[in-house]
Amino acid sequence: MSEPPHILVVDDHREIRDAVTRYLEQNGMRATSARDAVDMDAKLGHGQYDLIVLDVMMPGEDGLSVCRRLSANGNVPILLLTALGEETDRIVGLEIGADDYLAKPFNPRELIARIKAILRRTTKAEPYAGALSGKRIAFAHWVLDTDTRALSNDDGEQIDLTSAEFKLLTVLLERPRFVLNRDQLLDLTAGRSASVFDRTIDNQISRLRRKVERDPSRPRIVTTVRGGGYCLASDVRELS
Amino acid sequence: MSEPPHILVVDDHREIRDAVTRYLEQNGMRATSARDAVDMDAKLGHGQYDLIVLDVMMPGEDGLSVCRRLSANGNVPILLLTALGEETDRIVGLEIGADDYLAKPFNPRELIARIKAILRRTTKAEPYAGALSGKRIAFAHWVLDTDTRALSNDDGEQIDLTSAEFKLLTVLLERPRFVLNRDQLLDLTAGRSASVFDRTIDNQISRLRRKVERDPSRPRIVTTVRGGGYCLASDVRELS
DNA sequence: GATATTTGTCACGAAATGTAACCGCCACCG
DNA sequence: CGGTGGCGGTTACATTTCGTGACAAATATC
Repeated sequence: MSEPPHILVVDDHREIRDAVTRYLEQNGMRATSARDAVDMDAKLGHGQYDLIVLDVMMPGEDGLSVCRRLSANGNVPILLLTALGEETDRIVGLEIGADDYLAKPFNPRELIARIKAILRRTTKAEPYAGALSGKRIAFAHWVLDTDTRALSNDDGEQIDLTSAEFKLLTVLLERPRFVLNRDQLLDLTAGRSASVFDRTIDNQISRLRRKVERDPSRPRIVTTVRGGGYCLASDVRELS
Repeated sequence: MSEPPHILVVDDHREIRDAVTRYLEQNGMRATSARDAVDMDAKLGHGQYDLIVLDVMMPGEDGLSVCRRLSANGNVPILLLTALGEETDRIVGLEIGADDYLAKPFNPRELIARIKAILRRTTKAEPYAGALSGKRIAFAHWVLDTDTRALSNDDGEQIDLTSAEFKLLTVLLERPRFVLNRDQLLDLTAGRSASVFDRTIDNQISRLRRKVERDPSRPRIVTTVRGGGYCLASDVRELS
């Protein structure tokens, strides 16, 4: 849920492709469609997918063959759409490594349920604060508690950071004195890539400075590198 | 679940019976099989079972009939295996009192997942605690007794948790510092899959915080990860 | 200096989250 | 068998957070 899962729908029938992709998107997922195995391979080459919904009966290379091929090397889970609920399909399917089956015609809600079930099995929970998880980090005049996301300073002041601010600060603290450009920062904090006029990071930096800097108009801790990005200009120590 | 759950598999096909029982045993459960309704009744008379996996299509008394009969008096949960992916079978099955259904051909892993989900739902009287069963868990300023579901702190305060609160807390305690999204939490606590606008977990978190946090408006133990889910931000120790 | 480019921040709105309030369900009790 | 009370889901609304565009300020380029 941190990132909406990206599903690749492979089916030669246009109506089915469209219906499925639309339904997936209505349920908070990203969906891309491919009309056959060749198209699928092309799409797989470009992007990262969390799951493939694959029709068994297709012209050209059929679903079972594709499934065998993909499960041999890759690790993208596969949900097979079988036209018939036949035992033979199941046996074959099991051997070639599909993660689940759904017999057509199927209930859209059931499709969603099964996709979510597979994703739950295959996606693990991520540690929250990366390498700094559970530690207390000292920098400049601050101490950051990575558990509570609270900053405290020598005066006993305590300030809460929001999720985005904390993430950004953590990313910077893991790489002190390193210049990170906006693209890298956006990727590391939010996992997305920046469009040309994206002011997101600028804003986050601005908000972070407002909380962290003694004088936000004259930043000493998070400094700007013009044409380059931002940089944590301070020593960093792990406390415990 | 200190004892491995005992499953009764009822199916007239020998291969399926054997495959399923073997698979269940590989996953840490005890499994017994019966070939038909008569055999099943005999087995039920002898032992105690936590769940019945029941095929719909059988010679003699069929699965739906058996299901109706069992759910009328008994309280053993039932997982129906429907031979066809037909909507009618499923609807009827659930109305008759089955706890879940699975269309053949099915994925063995999914069978396990559904069985576990049902067991989670039905064994609520048990001190549900997964890996933490029977232990006392220390975190933040609390100690959780997984037998009595009571929280006590250093001041000698004692607070009772409801079963939903307890499950949620337990699930979080088993994965400290990991971000769990609402889908995962709902699956792990209730065995359900979240619909898009499901606010159940938010509410449970809110209620849990009211009992656990020093200042519920500034949560320090169960923290929110915006766009991600929730996270137990504290060290966790097993006491005994 | 004049101009172009880059950065800082404001303000607004959409989306995510917190929580009070409500209601149905179920176990318990007389 | 009808209360009764607690639990937990759902809904609705308040609040917070964060992305976006606009525009000012700062810096670079000539």
